[in-house]
Amino acid sequence: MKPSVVTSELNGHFCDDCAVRGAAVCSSLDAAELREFEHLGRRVHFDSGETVFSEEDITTSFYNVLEGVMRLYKLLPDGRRQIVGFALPGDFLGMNLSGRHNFSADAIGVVNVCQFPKGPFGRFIEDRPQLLRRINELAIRELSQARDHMVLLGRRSADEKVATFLLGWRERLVALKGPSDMVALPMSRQDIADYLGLTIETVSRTFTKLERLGVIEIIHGGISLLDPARVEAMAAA
Amino acid sequence: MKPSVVTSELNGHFCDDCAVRGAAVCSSLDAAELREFEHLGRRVHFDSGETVFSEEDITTSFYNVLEGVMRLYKLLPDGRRQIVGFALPGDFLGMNLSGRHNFSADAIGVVNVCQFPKGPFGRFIEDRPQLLRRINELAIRELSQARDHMVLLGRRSADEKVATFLLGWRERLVALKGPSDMVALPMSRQDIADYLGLTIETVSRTFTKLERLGVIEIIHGGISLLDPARVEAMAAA
DNA sequence: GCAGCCGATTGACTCAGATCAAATTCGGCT
DNA sequence: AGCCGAATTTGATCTGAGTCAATCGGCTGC
Repeated sequence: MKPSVVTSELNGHFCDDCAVRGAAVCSSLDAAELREFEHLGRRVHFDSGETVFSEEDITTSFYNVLEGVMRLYKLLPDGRRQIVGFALPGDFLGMNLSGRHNFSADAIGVVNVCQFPKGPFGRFIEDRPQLLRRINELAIRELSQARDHMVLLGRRSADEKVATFLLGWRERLVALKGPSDMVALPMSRQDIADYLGLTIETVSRTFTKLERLGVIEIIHGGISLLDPARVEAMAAA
Repeated sequence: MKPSVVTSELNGHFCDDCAVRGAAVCSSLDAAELREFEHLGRRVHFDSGETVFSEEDITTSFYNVLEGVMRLYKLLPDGRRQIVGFALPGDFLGMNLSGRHNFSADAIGVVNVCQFPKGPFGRFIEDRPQLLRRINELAIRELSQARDHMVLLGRRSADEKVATFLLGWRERLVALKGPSDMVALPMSRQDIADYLGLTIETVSRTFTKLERLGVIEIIHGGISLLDPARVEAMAAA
């Protein structure tokens, strides 16, 4: 929760050894551009639970997630929370029209980001349409995911929501770390509940139910997918 | 539902008299560009209920809504439907990464669109970053709206959903046609239900309840907002 | 080792909204 | 005007998920 931000001293330079260089916005830049680009940003570290930015904050930077997981959420005045997504390495955050963030983001576990001040980044984009195109692609991809999530929130049962979440989350981890039936769940049950539009109790009960059915095993810090096909069947209509 | 498309004979030309020229993607083009641009697209008319494009269809065109209202929706295999948005004049449809539409769109009442074949449109964008920037803006705006809608779907009660919908819809009509407390609702109760993640019965009951409370009046083809402040109070937490 | 905490699980009960089932209203069309 | 079909409203009942309330279990710090 505290805004204490530790800035790495081996700063900006060395996109070379950046884990997400190929995947993130940077993938649209050639070697020379990358060299210039790396001077714009700097690596910033966040500890578990720290807030990277808050809804309604004036946008001062864009962020490229390098490492770790973040929850992105919106709060209603009375405290109800909806998590609108989880950010993983390669995700790009901070785009908006209003000049203010339209959701909050905080670190789930340790997080490293590449932070770009809005002004210089905006100027860098100006004459690099391929970077703009890349950002546009990311926005369109997110839009598509957002629409899928609307279907889940509006029209799916609790069982379907949980099953869909497990498969979707696994998919993202697979893309990042390679195939595995072990699905790490760094976020809390409350986070999952707020992502799926459920309560923590319902999420917990559904996990237990899936385990009793023998389709998953609940392990520390995640689950093991014992019967992916059955989970897929539950996720579908 | 039928794909019969009537093409206006006074074709492509005359963006001049286009109602949405200032608002839509076109707003990023100067007079000369607009002249070139208008040859790319053509006006296409759809009757009430006709499908403009379907989810999973290969994207062949982009669309700029000129007139009328469209429902944008996704279906689950068993027929459950989630409306992910309503398109109004000035809205731009068809952006995607997969080469396929990721939702279906059909006309609610008569609709006119400006249709651009994907290929020529893509080529036209190539060397016009300001058009790309405009499209990016539209995508980011939609993304923000999508996130707001996730909060509504995941965390709001039926009363709050309906109240929020009425205010949001009014806002869009105001932006389009100027202020009024008459809120035209061209979509059916079923459409509203599928947009809000409710059933038609719940929507109907909530309308009736609002009317009995004296905050709206249900009139033919819409409602009259008698007490906007009270509705806003219901919409907030 | 164990006391205290915090997140997760489990159980009992409730309730908002869904479901099922009629009316009723509102067109359009002879 | 009068009839038909679709959309909407209303009513009665049901139920999936929420709420409230204990535990449980694993870690932390003493």
